[in-house]
Amino acid sequence: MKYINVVIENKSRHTDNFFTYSTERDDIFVGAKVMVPFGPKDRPKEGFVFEITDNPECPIDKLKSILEVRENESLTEEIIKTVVWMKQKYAIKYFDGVRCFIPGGKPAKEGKQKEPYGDIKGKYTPPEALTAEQQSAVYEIGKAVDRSGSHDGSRSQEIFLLHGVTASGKTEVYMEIIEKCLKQGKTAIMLVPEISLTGQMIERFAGRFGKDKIAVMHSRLSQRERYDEWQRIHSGSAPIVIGARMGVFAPLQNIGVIILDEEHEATYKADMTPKYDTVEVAAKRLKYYDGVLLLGSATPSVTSYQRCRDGQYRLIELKERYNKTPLPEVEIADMRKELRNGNATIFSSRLYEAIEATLKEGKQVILLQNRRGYSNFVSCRQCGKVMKCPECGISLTYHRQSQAGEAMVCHYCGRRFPVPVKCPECGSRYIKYFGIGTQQVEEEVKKFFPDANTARLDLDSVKNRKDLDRILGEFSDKKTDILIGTQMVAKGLDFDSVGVVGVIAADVTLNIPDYRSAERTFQLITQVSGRAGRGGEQGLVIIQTYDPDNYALKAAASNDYEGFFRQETALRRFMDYPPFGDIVMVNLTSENEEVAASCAERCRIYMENAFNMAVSEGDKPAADAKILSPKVALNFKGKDSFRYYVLIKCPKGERNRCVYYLDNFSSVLLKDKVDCTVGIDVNPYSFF
DNA sequence: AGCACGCCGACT
DNA sequence: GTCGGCGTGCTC
Repeated sequence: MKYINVVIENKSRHTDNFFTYSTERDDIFVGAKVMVPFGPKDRPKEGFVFEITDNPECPIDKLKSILEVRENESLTEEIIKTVVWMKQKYAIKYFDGVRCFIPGGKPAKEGKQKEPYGDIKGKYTPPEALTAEQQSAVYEIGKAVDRSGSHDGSRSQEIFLLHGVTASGKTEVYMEIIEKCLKQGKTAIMLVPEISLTGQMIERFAGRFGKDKIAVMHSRLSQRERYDEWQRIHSGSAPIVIGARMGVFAPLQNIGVIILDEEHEATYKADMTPKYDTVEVAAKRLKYYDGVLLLGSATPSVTSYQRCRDGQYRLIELKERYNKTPLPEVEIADMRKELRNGNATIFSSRLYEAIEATLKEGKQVILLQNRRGYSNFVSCRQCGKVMKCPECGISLTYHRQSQAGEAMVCHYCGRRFPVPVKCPECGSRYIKYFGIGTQQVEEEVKKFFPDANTARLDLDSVKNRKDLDRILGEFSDKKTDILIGTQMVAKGLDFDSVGVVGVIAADVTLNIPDYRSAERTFQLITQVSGRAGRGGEQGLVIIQTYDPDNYALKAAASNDYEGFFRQETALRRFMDYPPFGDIVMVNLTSENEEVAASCAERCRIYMENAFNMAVSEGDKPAADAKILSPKVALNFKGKDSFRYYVLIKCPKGERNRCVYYLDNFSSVLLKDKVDCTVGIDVNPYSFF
């Protein structure tokens, strides 16, 4: 007789624990999917085996026997270990973790399976000749792949950051590494930041490895496709998985490498529960197989680059462009000067001239106007001074409809400030809130360049995939002269006839109330610059700003990642922002506003005590955690419910402890039958 | 979360 | 008498 600890499919925290069953069967293993009788009516429920023991903790007479084992939907020991880790890392329920790894769809009843991307032909394309840089990258990473799978746990984990300028041929390196894995009988996961990018990656990989070796995983597959792909991976017939972030949960075994392309992209962090970080999950999974984690980017995240400095990651650089096209020339246009010279339009004279000349040459123009109406900040048009929170270091957000008239509010700590009438820096009275949108830019463009064909590319004009393809297609076919858009224009396809790229107001992204705003601006400008001047000719990029001395803009203009990194880390270190500390956001949601508010206050007190207690018990945290007072989440979209949040500025290395305390707090509310749910998000992307 | 048990009030 | 309200407590 064996006793097994099973996690049962459930939605509530009340039933989120092990239930012990007995069985005589010997085909039981950790990860097995089982059907078990549950509850007073012994309804069959699905569950997964987490542990097998000889002596159960629960009295034997209470134990029931399992009904059946479902081999073809079973998980592995590695996956179970990862789920247990996820539960404590993200304070989620066991089954929330399990749900990430199971097919989710329904099995096909009959008929042959439909392949997503069935139209892709698997015509073999041999590997391209590698440059010396690519070869040495493949050699270094390849050595780690050779050593992987030894499973002796004697080595520390191999994580590489491949820092390669745009068009340096990172994908070729990825394919070489994957080929090496396949030859050694290992499997591989290739992740891209957006679903729309999986298509071109599959096309390339299908040409190299054959499409029957490749499976796809992303959230836009149908139920049926999802199930079929899951089975192809699970059965071992597809050793390569290409996908968006959920691909990290592919039911592969013996994983040799997990690759995250464009690792700096925010989309790798899940915004819905479970709020996992793809890099963390990948690293955890690979530990079991002793596999290699490969992060690639032209503009690595500050966090990843710092980890290279700390010796946690190994840095590999690709400095030359594959096609040897020179990087574009980047100029910064000082909009304060324009104003002083009497130019109050949205175009600096330099950008106006450049657009005019480019159109005359029959070339195209891309204008970037970063997200509109997201938040308005207050700045001085004379000297460029932006009003920031002295405590949190982020830009203050202008609120017009606040109770006390207009005010500037810090979206981190909630402090309010009156809007100054005079600039505290230069005394100018020309200080006001900032904000223009893409429509306004398009109107201005039409006014100044009435003969040019313009198109807008933003969330308003693009409602579906078709719109996007049409707008990009028309631009590619040169039916459009000027393309105006949000960050969407920074990605997408490569155009070969773009003479100039203009950033209308870099200040907008620079002053999003978020500690990463400078990092994102640097990345965005570097990316959008890559759109200018392909096909051998050098392009021109003009960045308009009221803050021309800003370090992120200057570094982006001179393509100086190191310089940006140095200054950014100095600021982050000073403010204890990531990677030198973590911001933990606790969300308290309830149908009753008072309940949510009181729970938030209760949470603040609980956490203060928990950290203080640790100190008095000699378990001293690295530094003090700062627990900010609770705030209402404005514009909360949940219908009939209210959300309050508590921010905790958590010192480096204290994150897991903090999440642990919060999980305990959540249990306390559960025990007290308080109708309020606790959600935890570490370093969230939005603070609303 | 579900589901059953259980202990009160309004109905045939 | 008994049908049904939902407070309370358990699920291996």
